[in-house]
Amino acid sequence: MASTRRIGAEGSKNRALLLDATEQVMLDQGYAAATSRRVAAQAGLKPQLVHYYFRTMDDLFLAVFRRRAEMGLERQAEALASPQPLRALWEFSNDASGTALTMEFTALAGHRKAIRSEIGEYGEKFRIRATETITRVLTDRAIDPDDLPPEVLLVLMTSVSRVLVMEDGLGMSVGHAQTRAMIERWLTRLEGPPGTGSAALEAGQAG
Amino acid sequence: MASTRRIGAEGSKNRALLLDATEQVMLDQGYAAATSRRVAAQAGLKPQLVHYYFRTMDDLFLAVFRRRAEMGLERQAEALASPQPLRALWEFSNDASGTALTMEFTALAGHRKAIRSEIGEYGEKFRIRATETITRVLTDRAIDPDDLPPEVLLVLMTSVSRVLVMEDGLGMSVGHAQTRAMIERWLTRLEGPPGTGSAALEAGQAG
DNA sequence: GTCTATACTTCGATAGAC
DNA sequence: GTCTATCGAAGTATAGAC
Repeated sequence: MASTRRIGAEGSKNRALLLDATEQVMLDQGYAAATSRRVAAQAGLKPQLVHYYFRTMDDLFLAVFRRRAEMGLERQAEALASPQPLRALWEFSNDASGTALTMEFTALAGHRKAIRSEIGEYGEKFRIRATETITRVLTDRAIDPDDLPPEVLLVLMTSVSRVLVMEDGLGMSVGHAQTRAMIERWLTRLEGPPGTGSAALEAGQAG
Repeated sequence: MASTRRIGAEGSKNRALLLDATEQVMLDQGYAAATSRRVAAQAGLKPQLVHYYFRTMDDLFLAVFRRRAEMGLERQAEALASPQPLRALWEFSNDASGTALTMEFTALAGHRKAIRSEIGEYGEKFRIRATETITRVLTDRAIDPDDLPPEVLLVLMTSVSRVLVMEDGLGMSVGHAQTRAMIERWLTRLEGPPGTGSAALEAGQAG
């Protein structure tokens, strides 16, 4: 049976401050630096408040992750509903801070079992939701799903964006610009040039 | 001026034990769990010995990384010299524990500046060394470097292998088998079926 | 509902014994 | 050349005051 200690209200302002502060510390110094003391300092609060709003540090990390996951699914839905879903998805997954946070959580999951399953489930949900739309795009373009299955396209896009963000953080750059240019060419082939709807694509290369 | 405290000999047996133990803890529980006490416990030694052989924890992590980096460059050289360098490179980068360690170090770099630059330099060196060989493979296959620059192929391969290993660890699987199959097809197109030299490729589709 | 005083654990690191 | 005794700082978490 868990402790019966009281927990701060969900709507509290300081609780939100702590969530923001945790994200910031994770981005600036990595998840391992997100200790109760440092998070509190970043939020301008006393360390003990962390344990008032979140019983354990795992609870805090989970709350941060869930807030981000919710936002992520919303932004994904917008991207999938846009005129150029692939391009929108690519731009979304290239959001540096979002991707960096995802990577921190992935690393964190390595030794926090409570968090691992939650991240895995979110990742699968995210990919499954996108598959339907990608399938439609490829079908419209008359791409044989045996040549390029939609799931593969998704794995490729997220893989490349993550590694580029990761390597940028390490000061690496060999092949980055060329890879981005190549993806840009693929996107244009599949959805037309940036900023156009699919109609432009039809007109541009009918027949 | 740094401390003048004495440091254990490089060839010492316990020093090597500590390096092994650190890798093991990083793989099992993540880099944040690699504390002096836990590393020592894994090695069956007293915690203070960590600080005898390595002045700071950063020194320890750097020593672990350098040992791995050296091994990595050697294995890369073998792969590049093999009859199917692309395939050998792909298999090498799919070594789960090696990739997992690389990811731990990447995460570690997020808040250890001394380590970040070293990892970045190694990554660039690794990629630059591979570029020459990949260029040759693509040229032999008459692939226009504008269609597929060698650096892009390298970024794609390392990106996918890393993310697949990462996601496997999270229990994710959507699109994995299909992606591996697709890479397998590309490798076969570029270097022939597994286990054959380039001669077989020439014979198989001459003209 | 909000926050503080405080207990207990673990950490990195050093000085000095063998 | 090798290892131990020990310290001060930092970590998580709880009980209880406002």
